[in-house]
Amino acid sequence: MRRKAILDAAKKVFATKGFAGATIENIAEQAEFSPATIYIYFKNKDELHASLSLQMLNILAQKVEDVCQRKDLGIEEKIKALPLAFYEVYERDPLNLMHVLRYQSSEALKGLSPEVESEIRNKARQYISAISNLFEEGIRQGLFYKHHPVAVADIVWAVFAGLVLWEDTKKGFDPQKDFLKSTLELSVDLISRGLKKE
Amino acid sequence: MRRKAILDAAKKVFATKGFAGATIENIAEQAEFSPATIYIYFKNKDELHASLSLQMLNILAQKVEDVCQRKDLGIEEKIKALPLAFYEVYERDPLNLMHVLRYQSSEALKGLSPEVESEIRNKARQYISAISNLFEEGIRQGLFYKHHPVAVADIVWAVFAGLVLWEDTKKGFDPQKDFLKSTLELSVDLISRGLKKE
Amino acid sequence: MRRKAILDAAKKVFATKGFAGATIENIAEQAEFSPATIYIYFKNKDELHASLSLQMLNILAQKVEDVCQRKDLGIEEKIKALPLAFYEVYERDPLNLMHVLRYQSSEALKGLSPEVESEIRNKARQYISAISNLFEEGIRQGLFYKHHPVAVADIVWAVFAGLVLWEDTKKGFDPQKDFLKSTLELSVDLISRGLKKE
Amino acid sequence: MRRKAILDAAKKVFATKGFAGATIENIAEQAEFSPATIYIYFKNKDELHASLSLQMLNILAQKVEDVCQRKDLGIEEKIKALPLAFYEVYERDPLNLMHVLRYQSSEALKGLSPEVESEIRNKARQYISAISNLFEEGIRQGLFYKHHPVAVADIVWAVFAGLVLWEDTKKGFDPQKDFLKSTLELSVDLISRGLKKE
DNA sequence: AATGAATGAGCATTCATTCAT
DNA sequence: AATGAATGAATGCTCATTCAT
Repeated sequence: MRRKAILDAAKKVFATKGFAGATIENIAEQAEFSPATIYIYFKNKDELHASLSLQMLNILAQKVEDVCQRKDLGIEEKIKALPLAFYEVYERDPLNLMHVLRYQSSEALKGLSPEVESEIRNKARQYISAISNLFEEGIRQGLFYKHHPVAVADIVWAVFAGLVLWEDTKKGFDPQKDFLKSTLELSVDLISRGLKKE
Repeated sequence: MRRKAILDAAKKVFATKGFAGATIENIAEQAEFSPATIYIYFKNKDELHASLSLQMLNILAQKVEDVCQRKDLGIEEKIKALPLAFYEVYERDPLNLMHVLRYQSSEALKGLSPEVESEIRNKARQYISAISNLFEEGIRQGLFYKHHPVAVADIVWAVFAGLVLWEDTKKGFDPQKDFLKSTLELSVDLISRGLKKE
Repeated sequence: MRRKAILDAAKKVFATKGFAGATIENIAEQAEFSPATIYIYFKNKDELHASLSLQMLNILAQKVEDVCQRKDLGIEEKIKALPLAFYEVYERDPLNLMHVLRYQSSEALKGLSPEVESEIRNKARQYISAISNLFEEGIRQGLFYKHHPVAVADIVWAVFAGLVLWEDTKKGFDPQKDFLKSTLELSVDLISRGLKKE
Repeated sequence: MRRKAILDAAKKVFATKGFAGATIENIAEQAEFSPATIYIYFKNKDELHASLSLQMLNILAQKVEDVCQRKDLGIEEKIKALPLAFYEVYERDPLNLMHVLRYQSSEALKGLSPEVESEIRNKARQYISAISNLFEEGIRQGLFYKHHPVAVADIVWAVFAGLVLWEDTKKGFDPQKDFLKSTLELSVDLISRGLKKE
C-alpha cells in the first residue's frame, strides 16, 4: 500500500519534471512521507523509476494482448480495436505514458539492475510480437499483401508512440484538443487499408 | 567558429549522456575550452541545448521542404521521397536526432527564453505544414480520399519519430540492423496506399 | 543473555568495520534481532561501544592482576609472566583488543555517560598501578635501579599496546606470522634487563 | 597554497573529531573555504585524509633517517638521539601524530587508491628498516647481544607509538604534564641497556 | 576574449533513534 | 519484551554559474 502510494506520487513527479528533474524530496512530499521512507521500499531512484515504467509497460502489454486474444473479433476487427486500446492506456495516465515512451530507450536502461532491465525489455518484446502475430495471421489468411509482419508491427507501435509524444509537442503551439483519438484511428485505418489486397 | 565548436562538442555529449547527464564541464572538455568560455557564447545550459535542437530542427525542416518543393516530382513521388529524406537526416547524426525527438516535448521547452521557444515551435509548425500541404494537394487532385491533411501529416511525422526512437529501444534486445530505412519506406508506402482512391 | 548476544555481535561488527563504520543495523543483523531491540538494552551506540570496551578492559585488568598477585612467583618471574598474559588476551580476541587500544583514547571517551567514562578510566588506572607496583617492589628489593615505577609501567603498557597495533599495520606489508608473542617477550626481557642493577 | 591551507584545516579537524567524525563542512569552515572548493584539490575525503597521513609519515621517516645518517654520532649516540627525534615530531603536531598512529592500521588503509596505499606502506617500511639498521650495526660491532634487529626496531617503534597514544589516554585521569619526553628517553635507555653486552 | 578559481544551492542516500503496536 | 515502520538530521559530493584577472 505504501509502495503503491509512493509509486503514484513518483508517477506524477516524474511525468511533470522528468527523471533527472524529479527529486526524491519532491516525490516524498507528494506522497506525504519522509524521503528516507522511500528508501525502505525502493533501493534507489533508478529502481523506483524502473518500477514505474514496468507498471506502465505491463498495462500496455496487457491491453494489447487482450485485444489480440479476443475470440469474438476477426483479424481486421482486432486491428481496428488496437487504437482504442492504445487510447485507453493514454487516457488513464497520459503523463506517465509519455514519460515511459520517452525514457524507454536504451539511454535510460543503462545502470539498472539486470533483472529489471531484462524485465523491461521482455515487455517490449511481448507486445510487439502480439501485434505482429495479428498481421502474420492476416497475411496467412490472404487478407493482406505479404510484408514482414514485425516491420508492420513496428510501424503500428511507432505511430502510436510517435503520436502520443507529438501530441505533447503540438499542445505547445496548436491548442486543438483531442486530435489523438481520431488520429490514432485514422493511422491504423490507413495502414490496414494499405496492407489489404485489392 | 567558437560557437560552432561548442555546439559540436555539446552535440556529442548530449547525445551520449542525455541532457541532465551531460555536464558543462564534459562539453567544455570535448570542445577543448574552459567551462567559463561556454557562458560567453550561451546564456546557460538550457539555451545551449535549445540551440542544438534548433540546428537539428532546421536540417529537418530544410530536408522536408526540399522534397516538397521539387518541381520534377509529382505528388506521389514526393511522398515516396519523404522517407529517404528522413533517413538521410537520421544517418547524418542519429544520436542527436533521437535526442531532439525525445526532448522536443513541452517538458523540455519550459524555461527557455521566449524567442528560442517560439523559434523551435515555428520550425515544428513549418515542416508539419509542408507535409500536410503535400497531402492537401493530393486530395485536391483527386488522388486521395478526403482526410484531414494535417492529421495525415501528423501521422507521417509520428511514424518517423516513433520508428527512430523505437529503433533505439529495439537495439537493446533485437540486434537486427538497418531495419529503419526499409521500415520507413514501408510505412509511407502503406499510408499512401491507404489514402489512395480505388 | 540478550545483552550478551548483542555484545558478542557488536564485538564482531565493531572489530571488522570500526566504530563509525559499524551500523546498528549491522549489529542487529549479526545478533539476529531488530535494531530497535538493541535500544532496550543499550542507551545508544556509544554506550554499547563503551560496554564492549569495558569488557575487554576488565579482561585485561584481570589478567594483569592475576599475574601480579601470584604468590608462587618472585618479582622477576612475575614480570617475565606479563607478556604471556598480554598475549593470551590478544589471542582470545585480537580484533576487539586492537579496537579497544585504538579507541581507548580521550577522543572516543567524550560524550559517554560520566559513570561509564569513569569506569573505563578506573580500569586503566587499575592495571597501570598493578604493573607499577611490581616495579616499585623490585626497586624496594634492590633488584632494579631507581626509576619512577609508573613511568616503567607506562613503558611496558605502551610496548604492549604499540606492538599489537603495529602488528596490524605490518600485516599489510610484511606477512611474517606470529612475531608478536616472541617480540612481546623480547621487549619485556630487554626492559627488565635494562632495569637490573649490575 | 590552497592545498596547504586545506591540509592544515583538515589536520586540526581530523585530529579533534577523528576521520568519520570530521565532516567536509567542518574542514571547509576551518579553512574558510566552501566545501566544494575542497573537492577541487582533493578527490574525496579519503584522499584528503591519506594526503595528511602521508605528510606526517614523511616527517617521521625524515627525522628518523636524519638521526641514523648523522656521521658525527656513534651507534649508541644515535640510538639515544631517537627519542628526541620522536619527541620533536610529537611536539610539532601532537594531534595529527596521534591520529596517524591510530589510523595507520590496515582497517583505515582499505579503500584508498593503490598508489597512496603503497606509498603509505613504503614509508612505514622505510623508517622501520632505518631503525633496525642501527641495531644491526650495533650487533655487528659487538656492542649488543644478538637479537633480531627488526624485532628490536619494532619494539622501539611500538614504545614510541604506544607512549604517544597512551599519553592521550592518561591525560583523562592523570593530569601530570610532560611525562612523555622523559618517558621516551627512559624507554630507549632501558632497551639499549638491556641490549648491551655486560 | 578566455579562464582558473570559487561557490551556493542542491541531491541522493544513510543511519541512529523513536514509537505505536 | 520485541519490532516494523518511519523519519530528522546529516553528509559526501556535484555542478551550473560567476567573476577577478
